Formats: sequence, structure tokens, C-alpha cells
Amino acid sequence: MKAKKRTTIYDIAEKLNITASSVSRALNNSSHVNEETKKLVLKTAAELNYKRNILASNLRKGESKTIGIVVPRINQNIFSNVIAGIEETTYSKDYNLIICQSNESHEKEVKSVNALINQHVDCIVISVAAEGSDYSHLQNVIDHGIKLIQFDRVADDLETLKVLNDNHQASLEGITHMIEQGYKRIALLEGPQNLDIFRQRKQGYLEALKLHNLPVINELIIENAWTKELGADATRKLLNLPEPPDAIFASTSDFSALGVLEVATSMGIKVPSDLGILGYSNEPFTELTSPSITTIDQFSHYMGKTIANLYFQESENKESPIVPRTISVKPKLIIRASTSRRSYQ
Amino acid sequence: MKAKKRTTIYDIAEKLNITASSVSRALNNSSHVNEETKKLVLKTAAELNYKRNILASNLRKGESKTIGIVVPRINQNIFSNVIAGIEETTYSKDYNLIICQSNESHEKEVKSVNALINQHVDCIVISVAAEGSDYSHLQNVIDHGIKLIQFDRVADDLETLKVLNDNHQASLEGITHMIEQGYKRIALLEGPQNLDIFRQRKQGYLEALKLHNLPVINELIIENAWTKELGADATRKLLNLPEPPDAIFASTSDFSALGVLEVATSMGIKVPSDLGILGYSNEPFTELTSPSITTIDQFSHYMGKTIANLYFQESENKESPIVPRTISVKPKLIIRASTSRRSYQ
DNA sequence: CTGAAAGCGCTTACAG
DNA sequence: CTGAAAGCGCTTACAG
Repeated sequence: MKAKKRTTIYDIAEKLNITASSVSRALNNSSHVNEETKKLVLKTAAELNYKRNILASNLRKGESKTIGIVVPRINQNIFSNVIAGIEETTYSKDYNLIICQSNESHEKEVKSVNALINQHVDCIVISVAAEGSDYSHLQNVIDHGIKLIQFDRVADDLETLKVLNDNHQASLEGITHMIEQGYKRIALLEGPQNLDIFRQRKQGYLEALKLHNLPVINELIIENAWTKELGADATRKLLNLPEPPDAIFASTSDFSALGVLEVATSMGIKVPSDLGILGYSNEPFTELTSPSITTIDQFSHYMGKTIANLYFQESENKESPIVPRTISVKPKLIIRASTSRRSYQ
Repeated sequence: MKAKKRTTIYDIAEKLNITASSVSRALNNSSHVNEETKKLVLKTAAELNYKRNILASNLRKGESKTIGIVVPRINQNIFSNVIAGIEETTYSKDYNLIICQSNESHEKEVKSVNALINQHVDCIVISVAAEGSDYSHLQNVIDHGIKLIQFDRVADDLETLKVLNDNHQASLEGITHMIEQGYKRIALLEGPQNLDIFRQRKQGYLEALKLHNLPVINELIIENAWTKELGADATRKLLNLPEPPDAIFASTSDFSALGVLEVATSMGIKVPSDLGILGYSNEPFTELTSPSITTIDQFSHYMGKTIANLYFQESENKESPIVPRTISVKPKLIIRASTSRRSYQ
């Protein structure tokens, strides 16, 4: 069957000898419409296989019932879970999701955001790329009257709705746990410090050391070690130090922690007895490595649901302006074998 | 700043004392427009922070430049990779992606597909849910003149564009490899047989046995063992048999294979010496378990790119009807420790 | 309860 | 090269 012209409300109207107005009202379940008419319209619509043209409807109503999402990568645990969480909540309200990935490129992020503005989405949900520090494209979103919700990695200067983890607290708890396990020279693999989440994790690390009167050793702090490869490189460097660390906090991600584990194993260094390892994000694989990796769960699926609910809450009171605020989801330390040299199960 | 009325082409026209037609032409880079006018329009558009209303444009042009994707779960390796592959290709052509997940529910799949039809997407890309056998909603897509591309899990009766793995061949190769490693009683964990991919994998298994004159033992074939939990249950049952298998092919997924591995390990059964394990999909974690799991890579990212290219190819010759055809991406056996009792590295 | 008309913001044949 | 007009498919005040 070739692409034929689709059924419109005019086709239905013609068939029933009424006007398109009435058809529209019947289809929208308006109260000002005769029950008989409504039934007839619905029946005819089904017969003619009518599908409302949402584009036209949205254009007329000035809304799109669409939420745009921009994340660095969709196939990364936290992001796919957040998206899944959002999807489950928005689905029941007939909202569409348009997904873009920035691939950590600032340029692609800007382009994606602009494409979403063009699309007249009702809301943009974003976790910013590592690259870049100019967030005028996000200001632009707000200026166009589109709701903006930032999550996880946010531009903190921009006053918007934000859904975050308490990275500082999680990091503090993780390091405290390591100290309690007897680790004394704990190295830190940092993420790009232009991202607040990585700054916060560093602060948590520093605070934990301070609380336990441990010195901050600069040569144990490695910048930008946030992929598996960079984590591995950093570990090689650290373990070859005259005084190597007895633990490594891969604050950037579990992928980085995996790099640490692989290098340590290949060098014959025992985890956790000789080296403790703490990751971040609770990627599924952290449970499967040997030894399993202690990490921090961000409740990403729940974050997704929170984001969606926040949007709907804000949409309800259309008149009052949005009050920028931050919802903090408390992450949880998941203690596994890689840091448990005193006790594990 | 509150949601103000957006700049339209009329605002630009008014400011420049020309008509909206000219503005539109300038913005669309039409050839029939004065260079001077074009420059002025572009400049003014930038000044007024104009963003084209794609909804209106699409409505008028009868296209949407949007592709809808329906998958069982976005946070599953193959699906998030396919989506990423599609996204990378469509992004450069200014296409939007609307993502829906069926959560393996037929009802939700039908609803999502209908929502995408309403949305007037240009194409629907789908991998069907395990549940369900009625595919009239997909016929409906075609009847509405929307291009339909099925991938991975397809409704085979429906003649559409399909992008598939050669599951039969992959399975045949995997089992042959196991037989060569000396396994003789190879159990099969099946997926729902209403899905062709699982039927094909079973056929490959049966053919491999036949080619090597091994008997088909019915008690070694377990139905519907396609999650980690069900894989674990099946394994417990199999290993407690009077004559237990010496290998298990978790044809449904690596998650199922992981269930097998965990149960075997907890029962003190050595992998690969006492039990060989073959998974499917090359989930990232299969490299990390101990022992690492032999599996089959589906080149899902490449599949995504293939799907997008197929769509653009079909879009180019608008006149000629779509010739249903199947593109087969050859999967690859990834041999790891879990099946290598004769030799590994 | 229903009809006639205007309009959402664009694009595009048709004239000139 | 530019303008005037129609139309994409819907919704919604305004009358009646």
C-alpha cells in the first residue's frame, strides 16, 4: 500500500455531515458536545483509521508535549537509567522524549540544545559535556521560555532546577570508610575540575583526610584520569612512585576504577590487601570483577523519576515563575571486596 | 525572564519592510533571493534571536524529520548502542529521534507505535517486545505511509526493511567451537520461541550437534531461561540432573550466562574445565567475570549506522516503492576463558 | 450543543 | 527577485 493522504478531521466531518469544529470537540472529549455526536465521531474515526496530527495540534495550542534530553552518552549506566526513569513517568502523560547525545563535545551540545529549541520542546533536561565552560546556550533555553532542568553534571552558576547527588557527602563517606579499613596513603584520580561534580568529590576527599588528620599529598592527586585508559596510566605512575599509595579513589567513574584494578592485578599487587580501590557510579560490572569494586550508587533511575515529577509539578502552576532550586538525591556507598581488608562478608 | 512571545518570520519581515515570503526564502537559502536581502534577513534573525518553528515548517511540508525508535529497554547494551549508532548518523542531517521503550510489554509497544504515528514521524525503527504475536500495529505503520525498519527482534511475517544478525550462523559457530573444545553434553537455555532470533539460535545449536553426530537430549533444553535469575534457576536444575551437562549455551543473553556462571561457581563446579559457558551479545561485563565469558558480538553500533543509512537511502528515491529486504550483519564469536579448556591465549 | 471564522508559523506555487 | 494568497491540520473564542 503506498503512502496515501491521511484521514483528517475534515474527512470525518464530511462523512457525518457536521463541521470540523464538532469533530475536534468530540475527539477532545469536550463537555460541550452531544453524546450521540461524540459516539458517531469516535466510531467513524476508528473506521477511517484516523490519527490526530499532533504537529498541527501542538502548533495551534502552542505546546509540544515533548521533553528534550541532552546527555554526554546514552550508553552509560547513569544516563540510560535516568532516561529510563524519565520515560516511565512521562509515558503515562503522553509526552514524547527527544534524546540527543553530546559525546562530551561542547559544540555538539550547543547544536543539540538549539535543535531542541527549534523543536519547541516544553522542557530541556541536560547533563553537560565535560568540554566547555560557556553556558549561554542554556541561558538561551530559559530566554525562550522553555523549562530547563539540569542533573548530575550542572552549570552551577546558572540558576535553574537541578537534580543532583550529594557528591561531597558520598565522597566523604567513601574515604572515611577507606581510612577505617586502615588505608593511609589514599590517591585521588580527579575528573575535569570545570565540572562541579568532580570538584565536590575532591572536596569530600580533602575533608575526610583532614577529619582524620591525614596529610594531603600532592603527588597522589592525578588530574583528568577519567576513562579506563587514563585511570590505568595514572595507576602505573602512582604505583611506581618511591612511596606508592595504599589505596586509590577513582572519583571520576567505575571505568577509571577498572583501569586501576587491571593495572594493579597485572603488576601482581593484591587488592584489597596491598591496594584499596574505590570507584564511582555503581556500574553493573563493579559487582563482577575480582575482587568486586566498592563504589557509590547514584540512584540514577530514581533521579530520572524525580526529574520528570519536578517538570510536571512546575507545569501545573503555569502562572507563577519557576523558583530555581536543587533537589539532592543521597547516593549510597556500596562496600565490596576492593576496600575490605579488615572484613568482608 | 518570563515566557514571552517568540520571534517569527513576520517580526523579521516587519522590521525589514519586506514580506514573510522573502524572509522564509532567505532563511531557507533559496536561490531566488537577492544576496543583500539574504544577508539582512540573516543578520536581523540573529539579532532578534529567531528560532524557526519546526512544527509549523514540518506541518506545511508534510514531513517531520523525526525518526521514532521503539526498543524493549534502552539500558541494554545492544539497544543503547544501536540508538547511539542511529543518532550519530541522523544528527548530521538534522533529524530528531524520539525514543520509546516497551519494557517487553506488547501493550506498551502498541501504544508507543501509535503515539509515533500520531507524531507523524517519517520512520519507525523497532525491535519488538518478547510478549505478543499480533503485529497489526506494525502493519498500521506501513498503511500510514511511514517507513518501517525492524532490527534484531523482528516480526518475520511482515515484509519490511530488516537489519539483522545471522543468529543461526553465530550459534552454529559457537557450538562448533564448544564441541571442538571437547564438550559433549551441551545444554541450551532458550528464549521465547515466538521471537525468531531465539528460534534461529536454537536451529544453529541443533545443526551443530547434528553435524558432529551428537544426540539432541531434550532434558538439556530449557525453555524461557532468559534473565539472570531464570538462567540461574535453569542451571541449578541442569547441574542436579543424574547426567548433568558439561556445557551450557545461554542463547538468550549474557545476563543469563552470568546466572549460569554464578550458580556453577557457588556449587564449586569449575569453569571451563567441568563446565563450559557460552553467552550472547558481548555485554561489557563478559570480559570482566572470572573466568571471562565466551560470547557473540552483534556489532550493535554498526547495526545502528546501517539502519540510519538504510532509511536515508530509501528516502532519496521517493517515487519508487520500498522493496522489503533484509540486511544481515555478521556477528562474531568472541572466544574467552569460559569455553577454553584446551587452550586460551 | 453546533457552526463559521480566525489563526498557530511556516512554505510554495503563482504572478509580476 | 519579490509579493499576495492559500494551505498544512488542528483548536478555540465568538455567536447563535
